Amino acid sequence: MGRAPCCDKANVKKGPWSPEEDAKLKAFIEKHGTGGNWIALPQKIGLKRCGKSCRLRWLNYLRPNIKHGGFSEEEENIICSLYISIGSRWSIIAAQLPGRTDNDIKNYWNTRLKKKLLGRQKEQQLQRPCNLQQELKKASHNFIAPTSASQNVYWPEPVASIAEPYPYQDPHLNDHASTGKLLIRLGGRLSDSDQSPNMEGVNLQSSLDISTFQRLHENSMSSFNETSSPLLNTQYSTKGIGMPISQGPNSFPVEIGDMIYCNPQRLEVLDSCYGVGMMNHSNETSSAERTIWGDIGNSVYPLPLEDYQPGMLQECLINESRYLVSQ
DNA sequence: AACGCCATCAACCGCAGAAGG
DNA sequence: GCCTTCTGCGGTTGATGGCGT
Repeated sequence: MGRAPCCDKANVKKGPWSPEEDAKLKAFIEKHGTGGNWIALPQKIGLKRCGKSCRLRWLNYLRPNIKHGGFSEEEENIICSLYISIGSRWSIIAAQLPGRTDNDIKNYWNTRLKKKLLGRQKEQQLQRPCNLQQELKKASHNFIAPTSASQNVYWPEPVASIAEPYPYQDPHLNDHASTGKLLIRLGGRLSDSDQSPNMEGVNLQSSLDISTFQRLHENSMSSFNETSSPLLNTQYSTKGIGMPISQGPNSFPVEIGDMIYCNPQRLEVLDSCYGVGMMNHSNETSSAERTIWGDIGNSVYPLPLEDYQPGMLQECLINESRYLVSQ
């Protein structure tokens, strides 16, 4: 037996809202509030709408101070940066952009930003033989596939242990300015004007400055703490691949390296963001000479990708974060 | 002018988690 | 601790308008 429907589907109106419906809903909520019960709301007002539909209409359209259309470059950067760091959690991203709704951001991402990034990735693929994702796939191809009984063989012991404090915890990652720096390096290079060919040439004067990220980070932390640290825990810590997270109010919520490594979708975005700078090698470079990042790779990724053993690459990604923060 | 294609965005749907009994 | 109800979230769909042929 399935779940009972939230309303009588036969007697509710669907589709676009009329101005009259909008006016009724708006007037009622402004006068009485939602009463803490969206399901009962349409009946009170006399609207033939599902409660969920009323809620959505209010949150996405009728609510005061809603901004529509025209995302600024800074907003784009924030969206991209947060998408890279926390994935498609639109409500959290929306919390960082006053006046924007999760629905708006989601649509904007799906219809524009994603294409913009993928377009760039294609461009970059014309300039280099393979992308980061392919490199990592290749590297991970050498890994021994885990069985359910030997999961902890696949992942290095310290990382697999969720109960343990995160072994790669680095004080550098725990202050706002450093987090800001890191995010700028990860996500602040998304504007079209920034086409730095490699990491050494990265232009840090992106449109997103440290204070923006400090604010962002503080807001993120407050929203994580207020509403959804369990969400973070379940999302990243309990999926069985060893995703310890920093829990304190001054720490970054998720270890960048872990996320990048474990989520191909984010990897793809990150790869687009980093562009050719991420893969500073050419067709002529032998695999033995190859490191992930050229100059940076020499210190962060000392080995050719093929030579990385299980867990080593993940640690390198953490080192990468440290490297970026230290710059 | 008519048609088809595509991009955009509002709205819907189903699920997971929280809250309350 | 279990069950039910409600809320919030993220993925998806469908209506609409713009543009090219």
